[in-house]
Amino acid sequence: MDHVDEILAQWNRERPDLDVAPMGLVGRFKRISRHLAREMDKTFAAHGLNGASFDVLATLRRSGAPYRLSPGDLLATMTVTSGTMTNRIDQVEKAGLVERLHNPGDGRSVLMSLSDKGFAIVDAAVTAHVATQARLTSGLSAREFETLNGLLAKFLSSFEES
Amino acid sequence: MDHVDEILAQWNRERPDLDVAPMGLVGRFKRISRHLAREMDKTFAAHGLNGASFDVLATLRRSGAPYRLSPGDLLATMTVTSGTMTNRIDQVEKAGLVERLHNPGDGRSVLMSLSDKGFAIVDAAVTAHVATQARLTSGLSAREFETLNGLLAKFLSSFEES
DNA sequence: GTTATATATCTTGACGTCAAGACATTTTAT
DNA sequence: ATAAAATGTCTTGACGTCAAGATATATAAC
Repeated sequence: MDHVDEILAQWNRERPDLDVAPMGLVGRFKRISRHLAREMDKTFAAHGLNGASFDVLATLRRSGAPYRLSPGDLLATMTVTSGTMTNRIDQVEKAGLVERLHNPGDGRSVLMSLSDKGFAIVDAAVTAHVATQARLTSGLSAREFETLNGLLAKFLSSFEES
Repeated sequence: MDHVDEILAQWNRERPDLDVAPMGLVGRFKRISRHLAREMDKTFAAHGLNGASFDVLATLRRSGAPYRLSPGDLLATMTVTSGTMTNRIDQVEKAGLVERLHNPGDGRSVLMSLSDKGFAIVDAAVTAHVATQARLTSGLSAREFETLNGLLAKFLSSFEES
């Protein structure tokens, strides 16, 4: 009988006509996501970053040398709008972690380039980040982890299969 | 090989020292939550609400007659700060969906009371909301749904067990 | 009773996001 | 060649949230 179950019990009493099983699942999703985000933000903050700036730096880092991508490339991997992307880039550029370079192949476009400082910071941050995520998921057994991961993959595919 | 798998493959190539399995699970969580929130927001918008105002009205509604709770009561069921709560209440009060009443038992406190208009709107909204949630989770079989729900309950308890 | 502490709510200023649209450049169609 | 449509990025204004602290009332300690 967790917090979500109490909410469902209330709805059952007040609106017995509703099937609230999906609400329980969705509600747990929301609460877990919130816990995860809060904890991970602490790790980012310890490296002078937030979730948004980490996303940008990490995407550049994992793209491999020469660690350059356009805002459009970054957009394709994140579920945000172009205006949000501009703002995110402004932040990490202001901190000297990336540089905006002229794109010789397309005058409309720009290339974000990870600076040495940005590389060092994101490499340290991602190491700590992975450790945090391992801690946050340590409440599940190896078997539970695998089952959950498989179900999430299927659930996600119901939204993203093109 | 979904979007998250591609990210993990990149990290494996660039940082083979990291165990990114937890990152995959957390990443799927984040993406699914985002999809769910976006879709549910559309239902709320169809009733003139957003996720925040629906939360307030729904909490009052499911608390049962006389549909009155203090901001502190509402806070206890939502993972937000007191300032956020004040803002949420301001919004639904401005729309005439709730009323702030003097709390006779405690001069520091206030009672939120659901208006007739607020009752009608939240009752219609929650009916539609449950239908939306049923649709969003219809990609899972009954068995998968149950398994996932159980794992989420366990995962959530690792954060919220007091 | 008076003082100190705790509680309940609200205020302020900053931040990240979004939707809508502006602007320049590139591609396509004629 | 020229016009029309598409593309890539940025700008603007609004919104919801947060952290930190202000204010008023209630409770506890002495």
